[in-house]
Amino acid sequence: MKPRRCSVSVVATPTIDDILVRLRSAGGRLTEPRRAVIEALVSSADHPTADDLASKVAVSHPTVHKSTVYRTLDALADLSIVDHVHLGHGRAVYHLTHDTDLHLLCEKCGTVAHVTADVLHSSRTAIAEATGFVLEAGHFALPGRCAACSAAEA
Amino acid sequence: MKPRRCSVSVVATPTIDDILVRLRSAGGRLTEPRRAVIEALVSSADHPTADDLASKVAVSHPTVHKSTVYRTLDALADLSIVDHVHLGHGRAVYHLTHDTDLHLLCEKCGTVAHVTADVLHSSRTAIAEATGFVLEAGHFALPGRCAACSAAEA
DNA sequence: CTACTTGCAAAACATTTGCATACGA
DNA sequence: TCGTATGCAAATGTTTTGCAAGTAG
Repeated sequence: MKPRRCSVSVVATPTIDDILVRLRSAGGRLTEPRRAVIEALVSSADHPTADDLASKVAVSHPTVHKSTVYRTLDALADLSIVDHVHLGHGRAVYHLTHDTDLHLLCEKCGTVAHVTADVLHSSRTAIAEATGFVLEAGHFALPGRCAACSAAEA
Repeated sequence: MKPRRCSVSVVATPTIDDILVRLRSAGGRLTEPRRAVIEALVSSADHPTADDLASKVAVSHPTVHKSTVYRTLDALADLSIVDHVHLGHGRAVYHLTHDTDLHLLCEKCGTVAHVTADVLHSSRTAIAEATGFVLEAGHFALPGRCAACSAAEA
């Protein structure tokens, strides 16, 4: 089951240089591999897996190793520049933190749809009242059936 | 709001034999390894990983292989007797399907709290209206901060 | 110069699978 | 007997890590 793109919200995307500056001011170094990873991430319409990013980077920078992609993503995650979302079964996709969408993963066809985070607002409140737990659903995909698969089953 | 510990809902737990009967009526065989896995699952207060179950089973049945645990869990999942929940980073925990709780995973301390699934009701409706997507959040843990960690941060 | 980064290979980790054997119904 | 189940080892797929060598600042 391969995650496919459904809809993408285009929000003000930080430029590659914006991100590099933030990296730099946190004591990191600006390297070509990192630039390439960030470029791949920023230019992705959909939400790529680490492997997707590695492939994308490999086009222009064939020597960049997959572990470097992981380490770069880690570094960016430490700076809260990127987040990752688990789609289950070990796969995670990465996206820029400014993306406030929730991810809806169809367990049947693998499509990933998006909704704005506020659809969970009332549930967040209910959960907080019941348990004090503060929901941060952005890091995970919410599973279910997309409209098409749901209709196909009924 | 006073933080309180979430209770695990104690619902009528199917007996090991109940489950074995369901397995058999589906054409499966009743074997010692399977009985041991089911026993380990039923007797778990918390939600064990496959590895936890394998260890538990190993106490009384040292020859039972981990792959048998996985295959048994698979067989039980096919019959909708068990479900698994991804806690991120590759680990999944298993529980009996009758457990309708949602799992709330604290990303800070790793605690798993529970709430009944209906706290998501209004969000399910909102998501369904917006996208047609039918949310089935039982298979995933919802991440966030537990009451204690949330309070510690504020 | 020095600390941060990289490529590479290998390890770690959770889960799955091929296959010959064992066993329940 | 016949078709499931099992143990084992080996494969899978993703992510992490130990190191020596490279490089940004």
